[in-house]
Amino acid sequence: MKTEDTRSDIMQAALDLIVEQGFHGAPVAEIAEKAGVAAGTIYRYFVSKDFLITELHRELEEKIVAVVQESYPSERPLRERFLYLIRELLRYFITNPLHFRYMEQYYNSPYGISLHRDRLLGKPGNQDILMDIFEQGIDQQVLKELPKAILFSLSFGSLISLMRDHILGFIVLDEALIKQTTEACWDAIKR
Amino acid sequence: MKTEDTRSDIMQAALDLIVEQGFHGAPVAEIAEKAGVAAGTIYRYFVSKDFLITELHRELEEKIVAVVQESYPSERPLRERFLYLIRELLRYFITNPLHFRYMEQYYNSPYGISLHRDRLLGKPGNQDILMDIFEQGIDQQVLKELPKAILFSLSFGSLISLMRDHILGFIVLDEALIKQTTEACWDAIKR
Amino acid sequence: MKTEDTRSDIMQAALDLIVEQGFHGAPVAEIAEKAGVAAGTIYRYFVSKDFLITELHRELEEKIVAVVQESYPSERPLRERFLYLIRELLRYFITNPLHFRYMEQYYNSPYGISLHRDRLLGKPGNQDILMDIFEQGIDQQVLKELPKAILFSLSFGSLISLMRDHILGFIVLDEALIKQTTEACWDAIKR
Amino acid sequence: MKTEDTRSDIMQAALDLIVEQGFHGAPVAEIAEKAGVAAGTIYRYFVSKDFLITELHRELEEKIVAVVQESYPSERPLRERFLYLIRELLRYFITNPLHFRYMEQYYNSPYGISLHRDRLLGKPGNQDILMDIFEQGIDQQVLKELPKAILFSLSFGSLISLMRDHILGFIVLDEALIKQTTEACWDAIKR
DNA sequence: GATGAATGAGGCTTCATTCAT
DNA sequence: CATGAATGAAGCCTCATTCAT
Repeated sequence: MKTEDTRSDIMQAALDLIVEQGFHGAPVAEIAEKAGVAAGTIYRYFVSKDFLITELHRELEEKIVAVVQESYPSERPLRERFLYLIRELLRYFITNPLHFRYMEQYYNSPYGISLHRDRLLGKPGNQDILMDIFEQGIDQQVLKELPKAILFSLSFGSLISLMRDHILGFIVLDEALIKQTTEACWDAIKR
Repeated sequence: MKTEDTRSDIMQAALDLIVEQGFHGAPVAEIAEKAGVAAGTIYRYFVSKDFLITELHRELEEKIVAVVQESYPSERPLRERFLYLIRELLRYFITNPLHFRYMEQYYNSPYGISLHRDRLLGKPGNQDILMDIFEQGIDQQVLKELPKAILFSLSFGSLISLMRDHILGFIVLDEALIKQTTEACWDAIKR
Repeated sequence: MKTEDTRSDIMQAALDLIVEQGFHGAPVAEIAEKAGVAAGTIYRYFVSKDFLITELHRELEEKIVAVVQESYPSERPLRERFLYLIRELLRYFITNPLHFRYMEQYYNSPYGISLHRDRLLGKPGNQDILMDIFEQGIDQQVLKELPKAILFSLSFGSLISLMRDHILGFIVLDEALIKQTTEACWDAIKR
Repeated sequence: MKTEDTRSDIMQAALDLIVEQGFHGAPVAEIAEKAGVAAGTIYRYFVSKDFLITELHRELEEKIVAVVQESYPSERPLRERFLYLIRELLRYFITNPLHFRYMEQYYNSPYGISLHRDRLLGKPGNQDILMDIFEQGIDQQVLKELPKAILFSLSFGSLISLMRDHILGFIVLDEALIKQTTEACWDAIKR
């Protein structure tokens, strides 16, 4: 497990353990052991366990946002852009299920409580992308005339639930299903 | 706070505290204080804190299921039954936000991990009601031809997200919006 | 060691250990062991180790002040009152050497830093008594015309040093010596 | 801060930090940083932190003793010699307040416990000078007929207390006051 | 039945010291 | 010689649980 980058080792170990056992079930000592370092070493990289947890969330989010924004078809029609966003998110999480499960835990914990709305695509960048889509969609009378927050829930709420089920093995999201489900998300918000 | 039913007092205190501060932030001593009993007393009603937490979940679920099943229009058309289910759930949680928040916490914790699928309407009874709707809907070519688990996520995932936003105050679900959103949920799954 | 009063046991154990080994040399675990209780028990009586230390100081000071003020001859001449104060303090500390050593440690530590001047007789009550003596003494041209803080150091600085030497066994302050030394303290400040 | 003499840099950094924050508040890492060296480097000059602390005390004492002994008027009358000693000490500490505060901390700590009597002027050299004064003073019936240790406390105890108050800013010892206070010290011991 | 003082395992964190580079 | 990342013992504190009253 011990690689060259101690900091990454620690974060990976924390990710694994927290996903598996929750924040409580991941004592610093165990994270350290899994990372192949001494407990004290963790404190050379993170001022506290809380900071490690927060940092882990921040970096994951960064990565996700970057992936989703990359090659975002900003010039294409609304529907296409919306489907792109949802599809890429699904793909990202299918590829990185631990990331999904970590984010879920984070938001449903005292840590994430202060984050409220900035969920998932909440980073200003994405938020804007998404809200732009909703705004334009309402303007163009393509989407239902509902508050944007509701449009968000209608589409992304489904996505999150789908991801959870996929990860838990209740369903297997292959490319065909991804296509169908993302379109179903669209159906929920389109006029 | 001290009423005649000590057991209920304890559960209510636990509910309040856990919703407010999470499982970590609800030491047995504090629950006891809030319930107006001594810490030791809790152990006369619940063998352990874990059991109290699990029990609280179980009873809440029971209550929710009972409410939703009551006057369920089993003889009415599919769409109507579906809308009824979602609407009643939304109403229940809007009336009892603590219950919603507790359930959410529970599922996103080591306690709920083993529960996986049986979320929300997961109790056999409801599960069946819901799955019946999906099954018939597919048969009658009213619903999209997708695995039932996916239909579940598409509709109920939205609902959960809506509830969270309502509770956090991002949106206010009045009767008009409830109508529109439940119908949007239907849009997501209908063919 | 275990008596009826757990709180007192803890304070006594802390006093003994801290006097013997300093604040560093008195881990909570050891204090607990010496007091005949579990480590956690200490936290039922004191919110933190720091609080225990501060509280110990506060109570000792209270006791000392009470003893010294009792039967203080407020109607007698200045010199007599001054000698009374110093003599009683010496007697108190000779009888309770641990108290003296604890106070010394306390003042020479981050804990006591904020206390600065309110040393030893610094409690408002005593402070006033002492300062009254100095003030009247200067007025009546009985004492040297120096700032009161200096008169304080000239007399009480000696006293503290004497106490330390007595406790360390370099000298033995019997009644005869107490009389002579308190008078020497007076000589230092009298005109 | 980095000068040519690494060893001195370390001692100076330790002095500053310990005076400011106490022994606890001066981790080796911080001393190293302040000295402009790596933590490990300190161990090339001092076998342990304890040794550094002890050494710092030793060297300060050496310096103080040297200063006080220099131009000591060994041929002048008793009173003059005594006043010289006290005055020079006061001046030294007024000029080097950090040294005073370090010594105070040192003596009131487990480190200094074993040093007992050899306080301040305790180095054999000074000790002798001082004790000579006391001895001769008693012989010549100039000083009170008290144990030498008591004469020491009566005069030097005041001095220490004065220094502390000066450093804490309660009083300002200018030359005039130094003269008066040293004479008051003499009053305390003179017959 | 109820109480709440006591317990002590276990969690987070600090920091003097070592040692490979 | 110097570095500073790594170590891990040891410290403080929390809290679920027990049990004598």
